[in-house]
Amino acid sequence: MHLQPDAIKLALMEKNRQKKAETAWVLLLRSQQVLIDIVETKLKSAGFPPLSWYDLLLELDREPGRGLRQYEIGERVLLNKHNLSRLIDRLENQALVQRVACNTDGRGNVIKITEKGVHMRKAMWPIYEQAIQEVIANPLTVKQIDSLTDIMGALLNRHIDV
Amino acid sequence: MHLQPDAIKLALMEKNRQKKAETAWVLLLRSQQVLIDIVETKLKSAGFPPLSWYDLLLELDREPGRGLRQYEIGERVLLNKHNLSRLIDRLENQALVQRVACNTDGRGNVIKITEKGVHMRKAMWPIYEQAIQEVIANPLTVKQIDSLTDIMGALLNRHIDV
DNA sequence: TTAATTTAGTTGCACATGCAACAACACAAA
DNA sequence: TTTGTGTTGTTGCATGTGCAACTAAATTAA
Repeated sequence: MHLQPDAIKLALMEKNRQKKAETAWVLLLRSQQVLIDIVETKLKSAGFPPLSWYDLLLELDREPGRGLRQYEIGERVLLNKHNLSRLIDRLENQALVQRVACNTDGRGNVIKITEKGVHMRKAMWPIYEQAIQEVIANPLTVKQIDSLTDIMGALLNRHIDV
Repeated sequence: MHLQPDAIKLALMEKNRQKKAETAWVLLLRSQQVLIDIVETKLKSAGFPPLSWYDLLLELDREPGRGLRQYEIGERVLLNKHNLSRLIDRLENQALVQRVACNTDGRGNVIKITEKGVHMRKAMWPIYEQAIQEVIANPLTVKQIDSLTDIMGALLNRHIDV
């Protein structure tokens, strides 16, 4: 079997591309572990609950009076219903959110953020904001930050079908 | 209080930089969830153990006869000792690794990969490789891949003190 | 209408993870 | 030597997460 020079060249380029992708993947894995861990640690040592709680509170805070159905939250927070159900349990135990029976669908309930929940989110934000500054804003140039956004967008678009 | 124009401009730039960092952070968080989930799912549906097992096997496979102390593995895999201890339990239960008493340090043991472990890693690789291709190599240009590597390196260097 | 199917959410069980306490050893100082 | 201190690794307990089975209500079809 005899490959044309162009075909050989192309094959080599593809192999090289894959090699580079593997390097990038390993670094991506590691940095995600490290950065998330840093942020979680900062929240915890300030006496706050974990990131997942903030995520949930933020989504609810964006829908002032209305609240959100559980499945709506699930779509935004990328959490499957089993875990979401129990995450809400925890927040409800702390009176940060409230389950209200849904009057248009007898199966479900509407989740609403409480006053306490609003305060909690507000209180967490400065710590969270500072953590983001430390892990993203400080180590990177503006150009790199923009580039990171682009790349993550490209990675996500491929796999999120809305 | 009167700010000089340059000072104002600088403050605005910094605020903008932070805003961009926050956007990038959210996307990074999401992509972590989505991409890892895709890779894990691919491994699982091919009947293989999770990524963390692969990581461990890979590190051990790189030290042919010698094996590694647990704390050495911990440094490379970014896993705290508690969890590492139990991860090794699981792999040992499957006869993929083996704990051998360390003859230079009575406290510890040396972890060695078994033949079965070597085979397992080899068997997992094609699936893993293909998954990386799908989540990184395919959606990105070579330029983007290089850029991703750079950025992740910059993020990590900041926080890993070796 | 009744019956079959889908969807929303919860629960039981198994497993994974973080934290703190612990046992066993190494190392250094007195 | 003994004593104290740090290191390596394990274990108990509480919490978090994935999977499958389940309830109950909505939806569709007959």
